[in-house]
Amino acid sequence: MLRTTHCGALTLDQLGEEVTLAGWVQKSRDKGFMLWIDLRDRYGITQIIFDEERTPKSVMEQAQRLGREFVIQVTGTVIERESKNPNLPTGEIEILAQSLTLLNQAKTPPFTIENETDGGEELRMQYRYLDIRRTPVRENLVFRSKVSLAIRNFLSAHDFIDVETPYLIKSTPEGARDFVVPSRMNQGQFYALPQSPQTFKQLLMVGGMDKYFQIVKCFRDEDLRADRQPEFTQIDCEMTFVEQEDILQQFESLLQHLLKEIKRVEIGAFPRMTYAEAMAKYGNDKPDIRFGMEFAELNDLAKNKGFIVFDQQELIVGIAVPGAAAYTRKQIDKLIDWVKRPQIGANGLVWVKCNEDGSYKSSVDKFYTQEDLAQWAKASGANAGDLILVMAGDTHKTRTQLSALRMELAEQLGLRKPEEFAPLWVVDFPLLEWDEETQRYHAMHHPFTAPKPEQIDLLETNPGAVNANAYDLVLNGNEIGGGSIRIHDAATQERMFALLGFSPEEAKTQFGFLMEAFQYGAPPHGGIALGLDRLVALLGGQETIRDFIAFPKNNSGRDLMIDAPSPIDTAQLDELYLCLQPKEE
RNA sequence: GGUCUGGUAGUUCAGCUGGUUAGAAUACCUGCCUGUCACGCAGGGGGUCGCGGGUUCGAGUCCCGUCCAGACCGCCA
Repeated sequence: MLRTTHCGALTLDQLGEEVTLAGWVQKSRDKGFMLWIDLRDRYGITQIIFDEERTPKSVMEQAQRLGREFVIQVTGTVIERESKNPNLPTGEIEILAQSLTLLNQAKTPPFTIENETDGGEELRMQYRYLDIRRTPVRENLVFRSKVSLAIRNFLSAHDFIDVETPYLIKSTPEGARDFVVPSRMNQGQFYALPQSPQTFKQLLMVGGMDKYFQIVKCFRDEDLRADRQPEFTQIDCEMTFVEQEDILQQFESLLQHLLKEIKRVEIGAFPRMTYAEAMAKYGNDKPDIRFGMEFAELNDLAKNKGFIVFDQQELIVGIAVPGAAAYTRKQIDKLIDWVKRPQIGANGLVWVKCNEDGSYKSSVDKFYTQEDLAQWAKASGANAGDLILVMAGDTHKTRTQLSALRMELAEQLGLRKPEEFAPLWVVDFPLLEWDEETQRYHAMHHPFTAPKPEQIDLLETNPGAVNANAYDLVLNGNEIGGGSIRIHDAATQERMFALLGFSPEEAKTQFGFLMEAFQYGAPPHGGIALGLDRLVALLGGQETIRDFIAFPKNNSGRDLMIDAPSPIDTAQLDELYLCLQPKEE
């Protein structure tokens, strides 16, 4: 061993002991007669002291030449500090150095290895191994390990079996774009990396595994966001002989367990909301319910009062912003500009100030009486001092726009408190979604999702009206999981594929193995997949998943550290029967 | 595919309406300093202003193109 203990361990209890520590030079403070080094390892920081009277001269001189991030081994005696540092767990002691070994030198790092680094994101990703030396990043990874272990322990204790499924599988046209891997041994053919182990876990249920889980990488070749990576980790689960209620119960208790174990927060039964209700009340299928500002539909109260802009609209909907009646004209104009940006795309915003004296001042005073506005206030739950903001237009679009505004305001008003946790289930998702572009239905969840049994006959007559036994687990405005009861008979699965525009041949080519399996006594089953990266980030009080991934990719899907993706040489291309051609315009 | 924002010292940034030798902080180097812990003090080195073109007597600054980065929309069953 190169050390007898680590840098976070020593206190006054070890006074007088001779110890050997190894670590990185965080910082040195040279006062000439005396020199201190903050020695850092994963466990903490311990101050080493070199002193012209008590340290051998050669050791002192050697210490004076040490730079930041040099790797050293120090042997010395634990002594009590003359001036203590209460901010450090080891702040009462220091090590009086007797000998020093330089284990490795270091170039000056491109950014400071401190809690508040001066490094920008790009640089930190390029030198991720240096970023990981920083306490906040290291703690995030330790935190992730802790959450992951708690999940494994919980699921194992509930009889779930961890089964690995293959990464080299088959590309399918449904859903996200696949990452594709050429096969050398099978000329002109390709594997795809799994977007999820969906079909495999269903086959495990056919295979009688009963309860399966896997903490597994999934891959999707789509554009990225702050909370989206091309490869990400799912807690993938499936259960046999269950109904929707069983799965909700099981995974509600998992999240309750995690919140209790990790965050010491006890949360009772999670609220449940249908998809339709979530859309009507929050304009969003993953509502953040830590704060109010619920939607109030004002069609009956706002139409036919002479304000022509509203009369033609499909939906008029408002929210009450707490305490915002004091907003200046300038602040309100800024909000109006915000919703008019192309990203939101609203035409405008009507506002009503609910004054403290019970009167109302609005941008539409010409058209509405004080009584009208009082009705709006009542409908939206606005109190004196609140500001009502109203948008109108096409139902779906307007709800989406107002939802974006609601989230932005909550952010501005500090209502999205990171240490407050508000989970809920969103249930009864529509089975299908109409896609304007391709002029056909596609599965809202995935094509293996079971329709509500009582609606199954609507599949051919009114497919858009069919709901699914599908559910999302939502935490603080983020979808952290989703699942469904699956189809387990070949006939229904065939009907589903037909509805999605697969010819029987295509269905057979793509998913023949599944249809085949369903003919050999497939049991009723269902499951869920939780996004581990997002869950860990949220439990850690953040929304950026990159800080909880050891080696993340940037916005364009690049790993800046190893510089991937990268070209491959022609020999390698030849071996794979690949030929690159410039794209024709 | 689209919208927006940014790219200036190792790093994080400032640089106004185009005008002398492009600045600050920090990091780095040298010296000093009898208890530092964001140590302090004095001095020093450090720049293809992303790249290409244009306008102009003159461009870090204005225009066009391009590359890179970030946020968002589309997309993400």
